[in-house]
Amino acid sequence: MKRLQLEDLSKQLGYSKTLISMVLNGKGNQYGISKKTQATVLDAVAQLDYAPNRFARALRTGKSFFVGLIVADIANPFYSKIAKNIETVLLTKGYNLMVCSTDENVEKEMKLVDMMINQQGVDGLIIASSCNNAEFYQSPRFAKTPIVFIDRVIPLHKANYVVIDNFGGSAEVVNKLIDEGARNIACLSITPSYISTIEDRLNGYKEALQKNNIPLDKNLILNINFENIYRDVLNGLLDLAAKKVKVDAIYSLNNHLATAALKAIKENKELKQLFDKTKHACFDDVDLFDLIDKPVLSVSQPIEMIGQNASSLILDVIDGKLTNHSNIVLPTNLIER
Amino acid sequence: MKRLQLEDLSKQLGYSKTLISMVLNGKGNQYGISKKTQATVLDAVAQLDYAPNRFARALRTGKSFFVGLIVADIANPFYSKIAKNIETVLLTKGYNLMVCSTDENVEKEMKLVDMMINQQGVDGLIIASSCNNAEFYQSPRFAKTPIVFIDRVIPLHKANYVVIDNFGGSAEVVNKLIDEGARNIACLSITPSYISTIEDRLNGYKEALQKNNIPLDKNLILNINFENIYRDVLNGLLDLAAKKVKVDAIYSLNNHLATAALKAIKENKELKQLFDKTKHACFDDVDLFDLIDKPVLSVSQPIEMIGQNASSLILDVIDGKLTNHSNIVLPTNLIER
DNA sequence: TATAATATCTAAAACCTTTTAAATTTTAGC
DNA sequence: GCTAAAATTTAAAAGGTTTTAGATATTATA
Repeated sequence: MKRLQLEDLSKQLGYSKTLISMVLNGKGNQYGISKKTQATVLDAVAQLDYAPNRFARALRTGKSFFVGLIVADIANPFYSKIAKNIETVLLTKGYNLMVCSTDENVEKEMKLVDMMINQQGVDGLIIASSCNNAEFYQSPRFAKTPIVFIDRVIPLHKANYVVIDNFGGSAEVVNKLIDEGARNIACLSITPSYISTIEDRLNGYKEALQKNNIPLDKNLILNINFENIYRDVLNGLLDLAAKKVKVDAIYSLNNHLATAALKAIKENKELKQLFDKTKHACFDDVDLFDLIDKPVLSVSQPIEMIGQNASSLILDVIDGKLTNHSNIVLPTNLIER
Repeated sequence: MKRLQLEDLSKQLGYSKTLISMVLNGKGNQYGISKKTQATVLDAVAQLDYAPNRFARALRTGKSFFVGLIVADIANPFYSKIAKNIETVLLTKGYNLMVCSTDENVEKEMKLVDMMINQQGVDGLIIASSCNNAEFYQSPRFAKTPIVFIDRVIPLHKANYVVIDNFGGSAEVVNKLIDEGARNIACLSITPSYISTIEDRLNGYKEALQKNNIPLDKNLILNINFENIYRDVLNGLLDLAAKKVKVDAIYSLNNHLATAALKAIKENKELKQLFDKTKHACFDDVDLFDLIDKPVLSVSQPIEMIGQNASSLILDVIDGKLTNHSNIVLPTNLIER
């Protein structure tokens, strides 16, 4: 059974391919096709389940109706939730989503961007970039394709962003810890730390300390390598214990760090004894915090809104509805337990 | 800066578009292009970063190099992990992944399948179907496009499957509970239960009881609506409590049910008192089980392998390497804590 | 050296739309 | 009833690749 095409419709209906195409694309009035003819065509086509060839159309119009999404890891729930929301918005507008993961590998990111824009012809790209230099994105090769950066900021002024207030949210949660009496707040950070979210959260931490006249103790900041989170967190905490550094709260800059810390403290006897009463705070809120015995103070991110805003924004840019670059900063929400 | 195309290369190199196209597609030898010419072309093109127009190529060849993935919810970590693995395999073969979620809505699923195959022209489709009737997939409209069903079986004999052994894994975990002395095992199931995974797990539960000569007590099977899991689980457990049904283990047929049960028992005083010593088992293993105080007996699914097998399989089918349908059943793994 | 066979290479068609420019039909004006 | 203007409709081009069928150049044969 061969696929139906315009030619077949034309023969069956007795109208030219041109006319049928115009009507199907909703341009009947614009081109002065009589109402009666339009109705005839639409009625007939409705019964034949004709669908235009996407590639022929894309070739002719230069529009693919694809939007690309590039993130560090689509298996990370944070990003997969964003993907879900993007997908939902796109689908209502007839667009489809093409997904790729970079594994935090900058080389791979650049390859993927190049592939999506120059080979696969997406109409727009949404990306949580792991890139620390902006030059790449300023290449004239990418100038024509709309890009929206999400989650992470890169040092590029003229760009569209949808991010959350990492600095503010972080300062807020640390302030809260201090209000509750904590003064020696260990901070679990992550490398590579040039990723803007982590950098901003760390700065928020420092800001809150300063505001409360608490001197910054560098011993309290642990830099965890993202490839060996559990091992590094365990060792880091054991190290603090060995140095007899006083700690009355542990603030993790993301959920992976927090779960690693909780697990380490649960499984290691020495840590369990030492940090049993220690408060926990985490930037990012995950379901499991409701299920464990320790109350975790957390910062919840408006994940859904990132996806919704990013997809609406990219569609607006694609449709040329935006003249200036748009920078959206979403607020976080403190969750007490 | 206009995009480079075959015409430009032809002018610059002094060879025809035909020849260049042949060489770039690795068909130089096949068409008897001299080694020397091939080298010249490849060298020159390497410096010009030419990339063929995907749509022109797809239009001409009928191959899109897209594979579609349809799941209930891409934000569900189970499916997003599968997606990640599929994506990785596809990328090495020059394919891209197009993702859509059905939200367990059969209507939506059918629309998406139709869209992907008839409009968007994917070369193959991987799908975790929520569909309970096979007729739809037997439509001749889909006959040309390779389909691989994952996770869930639909009543369709001639089809490619990559699933896990839900029946066996379920029987195994229930057997283990019984070995440990449990006899009154509550089973948290989910509706719609026509989804094959749930059905098979429930049958595994029944099988294990029968094998151990434990009569099936229908009071112990709670059917939870998937749209209100927490509320239904809470009420279900309270109901058991009210009826004074004896329960010495709670077996959840998926991770959502298990977390809901754990949360309900943690937050509700009556349940907490009653089910404090109750054992927990769950089909599906999630990280949080390592972080809570109760030891959960769980069945881990080889999620990565589902993605890897499904993507390798779909590529084989696309390439015509397979003559028969392939049915892959992956084993589960019991995790004790 | 002329012809046949072989090795290289290329022009043109095909894939299926959308859009431009032009043709045809209808209506209006005298 | 004839011409001009307006209302509909259509033929043909364009988009950029791959592939078929054929052309040209080269080598071998007589």
